[in-house]
Amino acid sequence: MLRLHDTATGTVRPLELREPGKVSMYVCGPTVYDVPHLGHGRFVLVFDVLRRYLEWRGYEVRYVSNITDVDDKIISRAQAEGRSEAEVAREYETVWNEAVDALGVRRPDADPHATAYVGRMVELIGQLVAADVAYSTGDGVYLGVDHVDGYGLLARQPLDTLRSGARVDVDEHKRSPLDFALWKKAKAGEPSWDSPWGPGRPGWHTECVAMALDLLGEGFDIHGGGADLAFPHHENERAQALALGRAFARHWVHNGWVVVEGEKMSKSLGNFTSLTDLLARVDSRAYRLLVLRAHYRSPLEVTPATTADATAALERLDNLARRAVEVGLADVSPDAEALARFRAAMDDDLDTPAAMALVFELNRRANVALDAGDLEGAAPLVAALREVVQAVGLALGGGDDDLDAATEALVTRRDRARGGGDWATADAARDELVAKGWVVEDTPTGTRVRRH
RNA sequence: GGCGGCGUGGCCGAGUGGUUGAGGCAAGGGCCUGCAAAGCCCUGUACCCGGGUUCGAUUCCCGGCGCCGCCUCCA
Repeated sequence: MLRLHDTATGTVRPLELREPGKVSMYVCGPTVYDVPHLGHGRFVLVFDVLRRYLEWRGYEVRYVSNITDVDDKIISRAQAEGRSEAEVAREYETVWNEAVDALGVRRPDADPHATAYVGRMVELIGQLVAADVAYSTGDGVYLGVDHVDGYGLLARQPLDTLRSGARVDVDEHKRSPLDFALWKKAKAGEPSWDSPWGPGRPGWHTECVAMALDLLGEGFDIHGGGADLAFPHHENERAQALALGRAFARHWVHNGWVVVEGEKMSKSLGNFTSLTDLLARVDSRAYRLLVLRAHYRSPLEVTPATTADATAALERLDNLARRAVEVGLADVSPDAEALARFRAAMDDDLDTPAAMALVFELNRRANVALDAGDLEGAAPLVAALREVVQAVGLALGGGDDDLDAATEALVTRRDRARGGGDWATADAARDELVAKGWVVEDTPTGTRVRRH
């Protein structure tokens, strides 16, 4: 039985599915107004891992993640840069997809765009107005949270203790500071759509409701996102569905921050690294491994030191994978006990740190077996290791790097010299290879070089 | 002000009412190697502070201190 933390109850509880064997997940995607940073990278990895693990576990998963392509920040960027909102959104959506692809994150089964859902949102807002839980003002349509029983569940705090204006100025148009915009009436020069309340655009909290109910249906299984989305964003989604009498997410899953020197990575603090920059200098698999080594709800330090650490750890795994190929390790069924331990760890609220500890234990044991020439002993361990890392989306190296002619020549020179016991020439060739950035290893079949 | 979380070896990061603190990185010693690399073995007197509960607390409770996050559109 898979157990997951549920923000709505604040506990780890069994995942109770709407339909046996099938999991429907909705994960809040990006607002495409700027480049993604490491925090975005973490959340896509966390939910990619959850998705892959569920599939490994035999569930049929439907994964939906939206693209918010109309929003205040997109508008202000477009105005500042003198181009259209659509152009800005398109540009950053492309950047987003490239970065996520580079991370080895699978694309969602559906990636609905806000602009394509305006009609459905207008319809939904109309129902809320008709139900008398929403009201129209001079600048928009708002949902009155007083009309929603149990509002504040995901805030995990009594409503009357929420401090209005703690972070954002209170809007004087609203009846209650907690009310939120369903529809924003257009100001001059802003993109807009027609509605019964005049031209405007939808508020952020409505798109996910319309999309999730449309693509996954009522009472879908998992709704996920970064921890800061729990309140108010997810709460406000929930409120809309509730007000319409429609069942919403059964399970709320939120991941922890990427932090830098203990502080949340964010644009406002200016302490962020873009995903693209990270991937230019760090193996994307190392970032995945770094994310996997911490529990998904814990804060995670991402610094040059921790990414280098993960890179070195990953190299250990790649080395074994390469070694297994070299010795022609048989493709056998994976060690059953190892798989059982993996499953037990992951079933316990996605305990990827324990799973990674297991991976490194298998790595060591397989190396020990190979050192002893015990191929039969190593094979099931390597098979289990491969299956486990694959289940969390980590591909291991194992192939050879392509060598250019000059490198080939140095390798040949070293092998000849070693064959003749000419250590000085052999060492000189090695020094040259190392200087060119190769790791040089002697094997029974001769010199092998590889990149770090 | 309210609510929530955290404080573990040089670093990252798990975990537990009790003889031996996951795992990784880094560091030191060793084996292997022509020398290396890779791999393996060994090496770490940790749990913010003060009370309390307990035979026994890093782990539970209370109180501090420090840090972090959320409190209306931030992953």
